[in-house]
Amino acid sequence: MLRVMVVDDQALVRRGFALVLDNEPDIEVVAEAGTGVEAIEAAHAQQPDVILMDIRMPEMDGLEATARILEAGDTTCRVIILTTFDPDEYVFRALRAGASGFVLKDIPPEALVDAVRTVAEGGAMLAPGITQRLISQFAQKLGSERDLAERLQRLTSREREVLTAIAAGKSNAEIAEALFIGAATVKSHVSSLLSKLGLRDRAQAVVFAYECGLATPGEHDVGF
Amino acid sequence: MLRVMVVDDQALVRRGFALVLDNEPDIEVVAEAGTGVEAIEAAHAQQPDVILMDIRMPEMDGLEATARILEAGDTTCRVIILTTFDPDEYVFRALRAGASGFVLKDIPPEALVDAVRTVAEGGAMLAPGITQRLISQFAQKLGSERDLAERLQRLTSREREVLTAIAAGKSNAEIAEALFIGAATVKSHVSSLLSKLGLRDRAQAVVFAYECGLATPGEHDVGF
DNA sequence: CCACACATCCGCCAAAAGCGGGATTTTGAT
DNA sequence: ATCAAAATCCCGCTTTTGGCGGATGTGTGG
Repeated sequence: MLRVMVVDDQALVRRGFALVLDNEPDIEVVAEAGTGVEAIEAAHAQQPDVILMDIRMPEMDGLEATARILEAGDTTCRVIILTTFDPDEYVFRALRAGASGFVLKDIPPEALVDAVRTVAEGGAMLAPGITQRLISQFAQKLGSERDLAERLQRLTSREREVLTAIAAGKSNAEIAEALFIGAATVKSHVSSLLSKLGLRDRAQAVVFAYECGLATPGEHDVGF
Repeated sequence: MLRVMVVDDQALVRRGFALVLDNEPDIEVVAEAGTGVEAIEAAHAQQPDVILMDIRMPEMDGLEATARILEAGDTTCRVIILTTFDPDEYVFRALRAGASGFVLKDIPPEALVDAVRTVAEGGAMLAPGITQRLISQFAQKLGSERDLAERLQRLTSREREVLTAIAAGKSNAEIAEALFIGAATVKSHVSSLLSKLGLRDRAQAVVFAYECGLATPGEHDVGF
C-alpha cells in the first residue's frame, strides 16, 4: 500500500487530489497539510512514501519544505512538486531540493496516479515541457563537444595528460612533479599543445578543456 | 491527424506498434521502415510528425538515423527512441542526436500513445528511470554550484565582469580594451578577485568560473 | 640501412602575469 | 555631511609562462 501525503494551502484542492488518490485500491492518503511547517511535522510523523507538494503556501513554501524534509534524512519519502503555471523559475530549485517529480495541476487524474506510482518505484516524472527543456539543456552541452573533441585527437597522449592537468588548475611545476618529468619538459608540452590547438595561453587551454568535455563541472573540489 | 512512422527491424514488433497506434482515431501510421537507411528515405518522403525508432537495426542503427534525419533540417518531425532494456549507454547519444523521447518497449500501449501525443505537442517523454538519472545529474551539478556561487557574491560587480572575461580566455590587455579601462586596473581587479576567491592564477580562475556556473560549456565558440 | 616523422626531454630568454604598495575619484549608505 | 567601499590608475619587483632552438630515443617505410 502506497502511503501518500498531500500538501496544499487550499483545502478544496487538497481534498480533490486526496479523493482521486484514495479512490485507487493500492494508494492511501495518510496525511494532509496546509503549510510547509505542517508538512514537515506530518512527514516526520507519518513517514509517507510519496508527498504531493504545492509550491505556493504561507509560512513556508513547498520547495523549502521539500528541502528540509529530505535533508532530515530520517525518511525515505519522495516528493512530487505541484504547480499551477509556468514552472520555469522554480524547476531548478525543485530539482536541487531533491524533488522526484514536477507536474502541473491540470494533469489528468490517471496521469497523477501514474506519477505517484512511478515515483514510488524510484522513477521520476516531469511535465513534458520540463523534460523537454532538461533535454535541450543537456543536448546543447553535449553537442558542441564533438568537433572540438576531434581537435583533441591531434594531441599526443602526453599532451592530453598535460592539458588535463592544466584544466585542473595545476601550475607547470605541479604538473612536472605529478608526471615525474622536468618543469622545462612540461613547458614544452604546453607550448606544443597550445600551438596544435591554436590557443594562446593556459587560461584558454582550460576553456578549451571544458568546452570539449575533457573537463566537466562538478568533478573536482575547487579547494586548490 | 498525427502522422507517425514506425522503425524496427523486426516486422512483428513493427506491426504491433503500428496497430496500437492506428487504433487511435487521431493517429495515422504513414510509414514503416526496417533499417536506418529506409527510415531516412521514408522520413524525407512522408514527413511524419513523430517517429518511433528502434535502436538495434542492421545497416544503420536508430541513433545514427535519428541524427541524420534531424540534421537534414528538411523536416520538423520529432523522434521517440524505443529500446528493449538498459538504455544507460545509449541515452546520451540519443539526446545528442536530438531525440525527444526515450521509452522501453515494455511500455503499456496507452502510455505509448500518450508519449506520441506529448511529443507531437512539443513535450518530451522519458522512461521514469531515465528521467530520474537526468535529474540526479542535474541536481548534483546545481548542488556543487551553490556554495561556489556564494563565494562569487564576495566579488564586486566589476570583478565578476573581469572574471567572466578571464573565463572567456581574454588576456589582461584584451579585457582592458573591452572594458575601456587601463591594463593596470585590470591587473588590480584580477589580483583582487584571485585573492578573494583563494585562487592562484587566471587558469584556476577559469576553472572556478566553470565550476560555479559563471561560465558554461557550449556558450562560446572556441575560435579565440 | 637510413632518412624522416614524431614524441619526449631540456635550457635560454623575452613577455606576460601576479604581488605589494599607494593614490585619486566615484558611489552608496548611514 | 561623512565615512566606507568600490573603481580607477600607477609603479616597481618577482614568478610564471610561453616561444625558440636543440638533444635524444623510437618507430616506419623506402
